[in-house]
Amino acid sequence: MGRGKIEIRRIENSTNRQVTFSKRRAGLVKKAREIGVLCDAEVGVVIFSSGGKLYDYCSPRTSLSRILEKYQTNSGKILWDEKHKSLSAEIDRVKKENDNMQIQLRHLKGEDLNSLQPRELIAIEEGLQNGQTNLRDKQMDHWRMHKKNGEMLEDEHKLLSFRRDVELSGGMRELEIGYHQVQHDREFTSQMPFTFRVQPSHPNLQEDQ
Amino acid sequence: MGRGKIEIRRIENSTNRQVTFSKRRAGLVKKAREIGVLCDAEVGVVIFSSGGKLYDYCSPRTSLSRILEKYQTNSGKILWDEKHKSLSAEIDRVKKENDNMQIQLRHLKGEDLNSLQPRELIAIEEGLQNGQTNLRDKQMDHWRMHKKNGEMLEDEHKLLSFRRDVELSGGMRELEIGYHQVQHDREFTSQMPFTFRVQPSHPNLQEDQ
DNA sequence: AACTATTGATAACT
DNA sequence: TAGTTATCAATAGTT
Repeated sequence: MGRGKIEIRRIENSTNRQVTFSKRRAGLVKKAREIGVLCDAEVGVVIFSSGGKLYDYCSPRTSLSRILEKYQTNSGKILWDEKHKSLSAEIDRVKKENDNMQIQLRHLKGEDLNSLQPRELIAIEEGLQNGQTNLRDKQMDHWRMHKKNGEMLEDEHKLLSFRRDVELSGGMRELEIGYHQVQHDREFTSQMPFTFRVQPSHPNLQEDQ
Repeated sequence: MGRGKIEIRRIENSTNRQVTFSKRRAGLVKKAREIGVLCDAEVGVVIFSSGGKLYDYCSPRTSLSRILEKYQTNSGKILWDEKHKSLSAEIDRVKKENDNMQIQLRHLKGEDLNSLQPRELIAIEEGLQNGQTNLRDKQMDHWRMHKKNGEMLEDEHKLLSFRRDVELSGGMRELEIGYHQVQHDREFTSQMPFTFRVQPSHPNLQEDQ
């Protein structure tokens, strides 16, 4: 891949060799980074130039020594003491916990759902629904407290800014049923912190019919 | 470099991720071999797949452990003796990550919200909303597949049981805007897996007025 | 696992 | 030593 094809054999010209080394080293590290990100892999690379200079790379969120330890466990060589073993076991345990939570979070964000069955999707949806219910309760608490402490009716500015905050969320749909009715009732809306909106969460639905 | 450009970010589809991993792992090792030969360098590569499987490469006429020894002397880092320290640090790091995710999960479940400000609640709500949107898209996918494979109109039983499953979730509200209009259109509803319901997620709201 | 259109890496050149 | 470009190589999507 260049102006001409080259054989894979030692480059005799030392300048060319040095230049090629720099370029290919960068390329190798880039590839290592990419496979790490794309495929959720841990990668460690150690390179010594012919001059003996060291270059290395390892995936973020780990370290070369960690990778090497793992390498040793996996390759069967155990050159460390019991304490290290137990620490390693602890790390594995916590990381596993970590992965599980990672998956849960991803699911709640609506990612990585391809492998799930409808029933599992439903369970996740229930979780989301539940969370929203709790959250909205809490938001109502906030509002009540705000109302109590801030004398909202006497301080229109506070009310408006609080309401604006909430509107930015794109949420708070529980009252959307009342949308049409409320549109013509300014007095009523002014006493509620949230506007009543109908927001299509699936705007492309027409295409599906 | 393929049929289309891709962003360098985790591949969500796990089959694709696995295939890409295999291809790119081969590519990475090839590159490592080439730079070793062309530039007379020593290269060591260690890769862990997301499933934890180990792959490695190192230049001929040496070994990973020799490279690692050289790495130690050259980098000044003493991997084996410093291991204890790094393991402890690793544990701390992972546990911290763990705690963060724990908190995130709690928040998404609507727990531990007392200390949060309205603005933070809003951010969480956005997350939930987003997750639901993605989730529903996925559920629609499932339904479409189900429809395609199962000839729903010819198998009313399947349709009904599937629809009942989904109703149990308390979700699938994206079409509620169409509620009134759909109520009088049996033909249309019968082609959709989800009933169109308006469900007050805050049934006690009356008390608050 | 094989194919191929396309993007990506880089050898030679500046 | 860094930047450019023509060319080859890797690979994403497809079969």
